[in-house]
Amino acid sequence: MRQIRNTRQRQLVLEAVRARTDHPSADEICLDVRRKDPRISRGTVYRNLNVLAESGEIAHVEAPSADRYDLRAEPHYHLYCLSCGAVADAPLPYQSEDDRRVAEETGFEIRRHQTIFEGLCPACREKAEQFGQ
Amino acid sequence: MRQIRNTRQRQLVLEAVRARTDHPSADEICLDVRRKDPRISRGTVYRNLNVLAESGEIAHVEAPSADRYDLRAEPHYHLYCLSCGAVADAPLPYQSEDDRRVAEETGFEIRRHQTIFEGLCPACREKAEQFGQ
DNA sequence: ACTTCTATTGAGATTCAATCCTATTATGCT
DNA sequence: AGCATAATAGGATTGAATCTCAATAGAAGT
Repeated sequence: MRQIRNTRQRQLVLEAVRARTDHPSADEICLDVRRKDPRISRGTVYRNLNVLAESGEIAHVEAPSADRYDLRAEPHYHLYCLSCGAVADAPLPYQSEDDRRVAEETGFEIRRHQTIFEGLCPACREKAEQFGQ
Repeated sequence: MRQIRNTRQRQLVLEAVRARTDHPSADEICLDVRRKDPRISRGTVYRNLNVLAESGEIAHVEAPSADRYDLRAEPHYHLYCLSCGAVADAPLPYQSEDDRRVAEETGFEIRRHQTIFEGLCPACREKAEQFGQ
């Protein structure tokens, strides 16, 4: 089986994800990493985010426009603001029994499910109300 | 307020979505529509899928690699096969009380949530087992 | 039918996230 | 130190989705 090496670049990417709690996109992580070493290529950041998500050290969150990465590795749900694009954690427990039930009824082998609540964050809701909805 | 016109192209797109139960992507709908009228442009198909989803006549389903469209307009959950990319309806009721609870606890104004179960469909699960997992 | 208004279209250009390509580098093991 | 190969840099490429804008055609009124 394929060995995984511990490269300086991979460490920098992992540190960059762990330094943020706001669910950054790959490009945002790329900017952060390049502040420490401007020579790191975009492809390397994308590749390492995938490797780290695959190995369970971080979480990959699918979101509209651009996927996000999350220092919280255990499965949980997210909120997405349709206006400003912000992503936040949702205060609901992961329903793993749904995975079992769906697997049983459909014959799929379920790895997990992703849930994203779409709406307006408090700040954007306020702005929208000022302009008469 | 802006009026919505009933164009031939929009009708063709709506009919194309209603003619399928397998959650086609925008490009697949584009191919279907062009079988009836080859002069319809890709932009028109994408625009009309958005218009129809906005007005609640069809549903827009966010999925990895390409979004899908669904003749079932009421909110429900989906399955996604990580191997072949197929999308299917999930046999679970939509939990609208989750929207209320999350709104209350976060201050977000929630429009809806999307849930997608990721795994292997029965056909792909079988193929994977043949090659020793 | 004719006119007017403007939503919509067609065709191509553009955007942008994400992946791929390949010669070169550097990690982990012995 | 030497080897095998995983990983990188840099740039090219893909592909979904949106945008641009002159031209077209719904819809409502006359």
